[in-house]
Amino acid sequence: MAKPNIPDIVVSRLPLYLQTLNHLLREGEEVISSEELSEQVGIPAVQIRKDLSYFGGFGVKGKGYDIIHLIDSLRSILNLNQIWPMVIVGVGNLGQALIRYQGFARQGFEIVLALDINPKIIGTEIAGIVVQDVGLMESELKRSDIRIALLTVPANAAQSTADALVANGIKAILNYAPIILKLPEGVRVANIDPVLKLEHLTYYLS
Amino acid sequence: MAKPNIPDIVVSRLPLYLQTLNHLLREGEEVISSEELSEQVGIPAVQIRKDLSYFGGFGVKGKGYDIIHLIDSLRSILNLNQIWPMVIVGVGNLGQALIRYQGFARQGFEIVLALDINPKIIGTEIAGIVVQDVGLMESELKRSDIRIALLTVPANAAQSTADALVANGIKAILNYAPIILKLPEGVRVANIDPVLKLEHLTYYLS
DNA sequence: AGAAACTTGTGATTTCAATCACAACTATTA
DNA sequence: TAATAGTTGTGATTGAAATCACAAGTTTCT
Ligand SMILES: NC(=O)c1ccc[n+]([C@@H]2O[C@H](COP(=O)([O-])OP(=O)(O)OC[C@H]3O[C@@H](n4cnc5c(N)ncnc54)[C@H](O)[C@@H]3O)[C@@H](O)[C@H]2O)c1
Ligand SMILES: NC(=O)c1ccc[n+]([C@@H]2O[C@H](COP(=O)([O-])OP(=O)(O)OC[C@H]3O[C@@H](n4cnc5c(N)ncnc54)[C@H](O)[C@@H]3O)[C@@H](O)[C@H]2O)c1
Repeated sequence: MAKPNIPDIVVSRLPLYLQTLNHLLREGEEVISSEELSEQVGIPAVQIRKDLSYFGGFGVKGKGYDIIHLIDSLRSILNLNQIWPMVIVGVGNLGQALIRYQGFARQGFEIVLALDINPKIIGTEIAGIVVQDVGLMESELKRSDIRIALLTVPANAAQSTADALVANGIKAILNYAPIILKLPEGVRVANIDPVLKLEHLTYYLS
Repeated sequence: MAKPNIPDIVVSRLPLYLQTLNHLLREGEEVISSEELSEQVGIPAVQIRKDLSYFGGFGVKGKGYDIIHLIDSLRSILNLNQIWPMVIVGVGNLGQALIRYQGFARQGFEIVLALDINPKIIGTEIAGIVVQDVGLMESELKRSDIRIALLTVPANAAQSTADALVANGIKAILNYAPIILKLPEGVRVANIDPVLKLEHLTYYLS
C-alpha cells in the first residue's frame, strides 16, 4: 500500500536502484555501500540514503546494504512481489516488438492479452499470444484481473482507446502515442515518446 | 546555441509545448492563450509563461500567442530548423520497429545508418535502409555528420557500443538498453526504459 | 582492547523550482 | 471615448527537493 506523503520523485528513483542492485547481484556482489551504489547509478550517495530512509533503515552502519535484502525491500515497496498481467492495444510495428520483448516477463510484467482492429492482424500469433479483436476488450477485461495497459495505437485512436480501457477497469496506462491523454483521477499514466527526448537532446547540440 | 543558465527542467518542457501547438495548428487554431494551452498540455499557465519568458516574449498582452510564430520560436530554440541524421545500432525487434517508425522523420529526425553484428541481419533492407556491419561504424561515421545515435543492442553490449559511438563523434545517445551508461562529459544521454516506468506505476497500484 | 576508519540515517540548511501577485498592455463593449 | 475584461511577463514569495553536517553505530587494524 502506497504511503501518501512520499514525494513522487523519490518513488521514481527506486526502480533505478533496483535495476542496478540486480546487476550487482548477478555479478556476485553481496554488500554495497551507498557510495559505491552512487557510482553505479549516478545519483549522490546521500540522496540514495535519504530516499531509502523514507521507507525505513535497510543498511548497517559501518558496513553498507545487504544487496539481497535491499532488493527484497524495494520489490516489496514497489509491489513487485507478484506477476502483473498486462493488455496491449495496437499490434503494429511497435506493439509486436513489445510483445516479443523478454524484458517485461523477466521483471514480472506479462502481456497476456493483445488487441487490434485490423482483420489482417487479428488471429495472428506473436510470441505465443493470439491477437484478439479490440471489440472483445470489454468481455476479455471483465473476466481478467488486468490493471495495466500498454497503448500502442496511432495517435488519433489513442484517447478513445484509453477511455475504453479505463471504462473496463484499467488503472495504469503506459502510453506510447505522441499525445497527452486526459483521464480521470485515479488512473495513472506514464508516457514514452522518443521524439520529445530527441528534441530535448538537440537543444544542447550546438 | 544553448544558453547555459536555463534550467534543464524548463528545456524538457518545451518539446511538450511544441507537440501540443502542432496539434492545435492542425486543428486550425491560430492564436492561443497560456490558459488554453495549459488545459491541453496539463501544465499550469503561469509556468508555461515563465518557461517561455526565459527565451523572450513571444505573446501579445490581452491576446495570447500566435501559434505559428510560437512554433517557429520553439523550433529555433530547440535547434529543429534542420534535418538531424541519426544512426541506429542493433536492428532486432525494437530496432526494426524504430526504423519503420514514421514519427521521427515527420519531426526532422532521419535514420540514415543502421548497424548490426548479426550476419543474417546485415544486408537486409528495412524501410529503405540497408543494414550495415557494425564493423563499418568508424568508416561510415567518419564520412558523415551524424551526431545522434539510437542504441538498441542487448544490455551486455550497450556500454562498449556506446563507447565506440562516442569515439567516432557521436554527441547524443538515446539509449533503450536497461543499463546506466557511463560516458564522458559533453555527451548527452537520454534513456527510455519501459520497465522502470511500469515499476513506478505499480507503486501506486494498491 | 583501544584507536582509527568507515558507513548509515537524519535534523538543519541551502538551493532550486513553482506559484503568487500585479503592473503593463490589448481587445472588446457600451 | 471611457470602462471593462482579458492576457502577458516578471519580481517577490512560497514550497519542495537536494545537500550539508554530524551523531551513532560497525568494522578493521594494531
Ligand atoms: N514504431 C515505433 O518505434 C514507435 C516509437 C514510438 C512511438 N510510437 C507510437 O506508437 C504507436 C504505434 O506505432 P506503430 O509504428 O506500431 O504504428 P502501426 O501503424 O504499425 O501500428 C498501429 C496498430 O494499431 C492498430 N490500431 C489502429 N487503431 C486501433 C484501434 N482503434 N484499436 C486497436 N488497434 C488499433 C493498427 O491496426 C496497427 O496494427 C503510434 O502512436 C506511434 O506514434 C511508435
Ligand atoms: N523489444 C522491445 O520492445 C524493447 C523495449 C525496451 C527496451 N528494449 C531493449 O532494447 C534492446 C534491444 O532489444 P530487442 O528486443 O530489439 O533485442 P534483439 O535481440 O531482438 O535485438 C538486438 C540486436 O542487436 C544486435 N547486436 C547484438 N550485439 C551487437 C553489437 N555489439 N553491435 C551491433 N549490434 C549488436 C543483434 O544482432 C540484434 O539484432 C535491448 O537492450 C532491450 O533490453 C527492447
